Amino acid sequence: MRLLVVEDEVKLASYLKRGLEADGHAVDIAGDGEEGLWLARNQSYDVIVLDIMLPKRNGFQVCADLRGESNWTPILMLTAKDGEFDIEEALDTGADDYLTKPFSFVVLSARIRAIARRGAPERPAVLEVDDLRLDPAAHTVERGGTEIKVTAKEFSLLEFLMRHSGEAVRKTNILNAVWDWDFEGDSNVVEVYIGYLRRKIDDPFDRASIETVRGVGYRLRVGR
Amino acid sequence: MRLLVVEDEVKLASYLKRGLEADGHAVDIAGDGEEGLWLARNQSYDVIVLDIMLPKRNGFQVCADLRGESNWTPILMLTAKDGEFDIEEALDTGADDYLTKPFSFVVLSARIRAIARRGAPERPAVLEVDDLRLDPAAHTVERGGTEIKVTAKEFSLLEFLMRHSGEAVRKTNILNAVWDWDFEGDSNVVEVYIGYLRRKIDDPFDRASIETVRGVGYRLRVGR
DNA sequence: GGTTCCTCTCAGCGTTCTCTCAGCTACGGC
DNA sequence: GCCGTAGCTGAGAGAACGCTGAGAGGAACC
Repeated sequence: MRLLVVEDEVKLASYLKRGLEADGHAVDIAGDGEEGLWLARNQSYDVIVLDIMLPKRNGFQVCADLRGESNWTPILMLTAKDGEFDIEEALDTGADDYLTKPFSFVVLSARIRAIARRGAPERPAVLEVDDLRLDPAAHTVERGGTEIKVTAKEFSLLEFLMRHSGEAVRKTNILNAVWDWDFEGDSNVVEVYIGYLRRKIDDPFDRASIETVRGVGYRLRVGR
Repeated sequence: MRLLVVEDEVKLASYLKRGLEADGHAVDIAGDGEEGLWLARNQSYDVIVLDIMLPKRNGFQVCADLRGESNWTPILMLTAKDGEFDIEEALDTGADDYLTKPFSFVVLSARIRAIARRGAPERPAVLEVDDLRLDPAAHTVERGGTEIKVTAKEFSLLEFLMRHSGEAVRKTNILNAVWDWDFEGDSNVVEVYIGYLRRKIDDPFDRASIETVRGVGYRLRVGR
């Protein structure tokens, strides 16, 4: 998909660009509201990710302008945690969804997919690896038909592994994708959560399971 | 690809230039941050390899400057092991990936290929020599369909041999490519690891195997 | 306000890997 | 056939790596 990210914080902009491109999207970045508005008017995007706090012209104004010009490109707004702005206001000015900073990449990616799908009402593809099924819409995981209860973090982690099944993924990549973008811890937390997931999804048969790739990270092995 | 390497340590810079050119890339070297910034602004590169500790302008500043100017050329940062600097900081300022010194050439080369591929998310090509298969993405090795478990070092060594299959490669070249660039041991490690690999991948049939070229090094012979 | 659940940190432990060393083997020149 | 050197290998030390249990702090829910 073609995405426009309007974000003035260079660190975050670059993080988003990197991740979204790795997901296979074409990403343009605008550093302020006017540049964002100009690009949105002159290019065609599938989704616009729009920060609220922006130089020159804030997110609400950009959003309102576009909707006033009958530009209905889906817009995902980014709001700060200690929301000086009302979240409802984002939706009222015509945004399709919002996300509170800080957020993790897996969550952002899911939201973008979700609002891009609006109007085309199929549910998001269920991820299947072997007899493991993860339904992003229902937020459920099952193995061989029986549901497995997982927490939010475990769910994101498993979703990431399933989207990269068969590949060895580095722990730092997992950290960058699943944890908040400004997460400041060491990667031991990944090991801990891999441990939790294993206890929940591993089974004694030769099915898909999480393998350790020493010195690299982990791989969701496809069983047979 | 066109690569820019910003590195003030002359030994390392020349090592990188030599190796990357042997890989078929065009390499420019900058000795300090300002020169690096100037080249990055005035030339077009596929990837920038950027040391953090630099005279005049450090890697973080160079990276932040470029991102601030909407220059999104993929950047691979080099950080020192005893990280005075936070590694996450490298990614936060807009770097696409980082590598901790000392590193081996095979790893650097793989990372450069990986970040240059962003946006085109296909997996890197599987290497095949005879019935030996090495999958860089999955980090797996198999011979005739059955998986062979190898350690990280063995994997790097085999990858190097397979990328040069049929050629006689010198032990010192192997040492330079697979071991850390400032490795200070004798080349007996290479012999030891060749031994480990042979025990794992050799088979009794007339298939690809590692031959000793006396006085030179080794050759991965292509069987029939 | 209390309880439960979730997330994350930390430290200790066991495993696995890497590398060195020393003695052995075998190749190739004479 | 002998000898010197290059290469091979088994043993073992030390380090790196990954896993886990315990528990603190917070958020969510009643």
